[in-house]
Amino acid sequence: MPRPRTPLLSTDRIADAAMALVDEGAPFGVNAIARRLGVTPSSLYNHVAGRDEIIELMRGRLGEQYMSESFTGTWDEVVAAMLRAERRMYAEHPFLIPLIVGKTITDPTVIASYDRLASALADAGFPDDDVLEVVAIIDAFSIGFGLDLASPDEIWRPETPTRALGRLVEGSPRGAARSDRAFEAGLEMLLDGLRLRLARYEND
Amino acid sequence: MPRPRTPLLSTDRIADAAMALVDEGAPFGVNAIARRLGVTPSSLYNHVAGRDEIIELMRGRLGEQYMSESFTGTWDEVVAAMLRAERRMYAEHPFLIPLIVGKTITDPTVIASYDRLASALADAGFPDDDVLEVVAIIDAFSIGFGLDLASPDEIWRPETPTRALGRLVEGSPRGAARSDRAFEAGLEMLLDGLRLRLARYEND
DNA sequence: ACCTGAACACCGTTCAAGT
DNA sequence: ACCTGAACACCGTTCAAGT
Repeated sequence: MPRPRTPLLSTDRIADAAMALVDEGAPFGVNAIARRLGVTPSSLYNHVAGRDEIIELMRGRLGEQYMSESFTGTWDEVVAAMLRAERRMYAEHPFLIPLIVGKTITDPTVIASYDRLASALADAGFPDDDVLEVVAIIDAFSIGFGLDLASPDEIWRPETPTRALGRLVEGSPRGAARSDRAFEAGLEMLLDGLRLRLARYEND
Repeated sequence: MPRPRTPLLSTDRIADAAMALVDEGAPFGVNAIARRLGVTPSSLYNHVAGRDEIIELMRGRLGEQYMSESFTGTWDEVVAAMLRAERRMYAEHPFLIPLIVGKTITDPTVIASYDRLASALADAGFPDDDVLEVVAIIDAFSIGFGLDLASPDEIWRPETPTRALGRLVEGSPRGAARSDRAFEAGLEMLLDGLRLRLARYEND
């Protein structure tokens, strides 16, 4: 069945299938995507350059879904709103996180949201030389807590006795509940720290 | 050359080759390790259970190298020292980070260091119910900044004009230098936040 | 006990051939 | 323009055979 009149594939349909795979936690790959679409792996290469482009496609799609609002208010409200939006994104699509870490960001929507973050910080009074450092801090924060969501239910498996860890692991809430509390607590610390930092600039 | 009198392999030699591969930033895998050791991939399975065990072997080895000291002092000094040690570990072996994220920790040395962290926090007065939440925050922090080290030199590649991001990316220090400054700034925020949190408990 | 070599079920990607 | 099928160079893992 070569060359059907109406195309079987499109970047959109490929992104759909990829997201479905990722959201199921199924092994991600171009072969699996092709299977799901009832198509040969090589067919995909008529629409995308390869595996990495499919991943970037997903990043872009989620960027549009979660990061497209305007995020108005004071700079710290903007930071908080963006981080919470990103957090929701990661929480609802945790298996995407390991796929995107360490990959250069090119998607325009996602670039735009980093641009708004950088602009908000610059406008707030963070000096140019420091803005990217602060963005890096915010990003490390976000990725770190994102990976906490993607991590297995069992983070530690002590095979030797421990003084405190084993006991605490028993009696503690697991998974999303604990991670959410940690995120909110961490967010508060981060914002406090950033406000303090900004105040120091103004006293110089 | 089957069954040599003196074994060609051992878990140690396998871990050595694996670390060498990782430190070069070369693609990591059992095939590559076997090639480097001048041996057949299947030979490795006489000594390790598979790829994941090799990764855990590396985690353990680095744990012994970087996390084995006693880390004495006040609780916040302990936290700072452990985070800086972990930071050095990640900085000197950045390509390991993507391999270990999201994998359950079983290595006794690494478990022990988390145990000491949890104990230090509990002894300092963090209530049992909150200790693991704080550990999660510290871990998110550490992993987040670790991945910052592992990330490509070019984090963003804007293909459309930006208001601030493009300009800042031009004039900003890249790589380890910026990441180190961000780490230290973030560490300060984290410790301030934790101290504040502890103080709040004591006022209740 | 420890290594080889063949085999298996996968990957991602390229490319000629078909309409 | 868009899909197939064969091919390529890889993976990780298993297992019988050899000493």
